[in-house]
Amino acid sequence: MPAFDRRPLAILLMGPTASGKTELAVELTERLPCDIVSVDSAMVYRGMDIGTAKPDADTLARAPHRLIDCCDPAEAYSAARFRDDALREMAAIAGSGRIPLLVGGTMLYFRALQQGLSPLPSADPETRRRIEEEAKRLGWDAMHHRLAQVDPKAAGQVHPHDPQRIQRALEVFELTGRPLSDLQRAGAGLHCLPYRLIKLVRAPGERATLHQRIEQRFHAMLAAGLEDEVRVLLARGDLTPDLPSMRCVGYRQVLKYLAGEYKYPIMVQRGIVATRQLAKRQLTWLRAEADCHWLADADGPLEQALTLARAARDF
RNA sequence: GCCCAGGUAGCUCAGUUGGUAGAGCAGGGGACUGAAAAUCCCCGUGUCGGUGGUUCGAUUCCGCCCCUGGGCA
Repeated sequence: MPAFDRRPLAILLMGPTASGKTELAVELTERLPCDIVSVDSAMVYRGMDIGTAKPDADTLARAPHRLIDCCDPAEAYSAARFRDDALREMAAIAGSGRIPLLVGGTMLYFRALQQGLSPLPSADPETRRRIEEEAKRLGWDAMHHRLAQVDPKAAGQVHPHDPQRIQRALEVFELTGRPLSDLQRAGAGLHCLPYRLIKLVRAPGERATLHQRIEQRFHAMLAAGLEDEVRVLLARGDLTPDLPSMRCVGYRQVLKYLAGEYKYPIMVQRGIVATRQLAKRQLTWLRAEADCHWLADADGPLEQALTLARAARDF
């Protein structure tokens, strides 16, 4: 740790879905000179409000969130786009003498922001379609086998049953003629974030509490009109179930219900289950995340967060 | 009351020609570089409804009892 660090402060507030991050962040903006940047791969999509638990208009008026509603649901957002967008927004906030407050649950985005991404080609729909078609004919095992020919290291790291990563590795090879594993190694450790970070985690101490909150919130979303929100999206005619936006938790299940694939109570159950599983994966990331301050729910998360943030600011 | 069919993991069920049992889902743990709310990997001891009997041995066969469906009265 350097004797002093002139980099501006930024606060990261992370946590699983339904843990009360947004509420806490909004309260923080009222007590500290900070502005919110959302770190959420679903809230980026316009027209997806209820199911992503996006803050409502009143809340947004009180505490503006950057990086929500910045992508059309027909497009695919990405970790790389997030990193660029977030760095831009953070610079604007810090430039005006305020503290960037990064809030969300998309842990890959937090990692990409902190550690950077290797210089890789972005997704190429044409290449992906070609790989997809071949996989359909030959099977993913054969595709994994092919990957082992061109990039044994990547093949060793990607499970033969993981189509998404096999596809990506083959895509990078086709686009660049170089193995993904080489490009990743070359880009390792090159990035240094120009901010001092204080990392806060908001998560209920008991898993059962989180499960309870998730269940209640899903019911509340349905009562608030999630079904109609999905109908409106569907009515556009260009949104297909394979899009990243339509694969989001809740949307996917309601889509299946509207397609007649699920009866109503099944859809509700599957939606709740999918949310629980999401929260579990988020917690796996969080446990592995270094240098975090876990805010205990007993003694006032807001006060703890303020104390930690002020100490860091005056450091 | 009688006749069927069931009672096996948190749930839905398979199975054991008698040697104490296994799938899917749920749940838990983990991985994670342009789809990440995605995509994957690993983890299964439970009075086999209760109680008697037959047997070296019963969750399995037999009797009785209890419970849940369905049918007949």
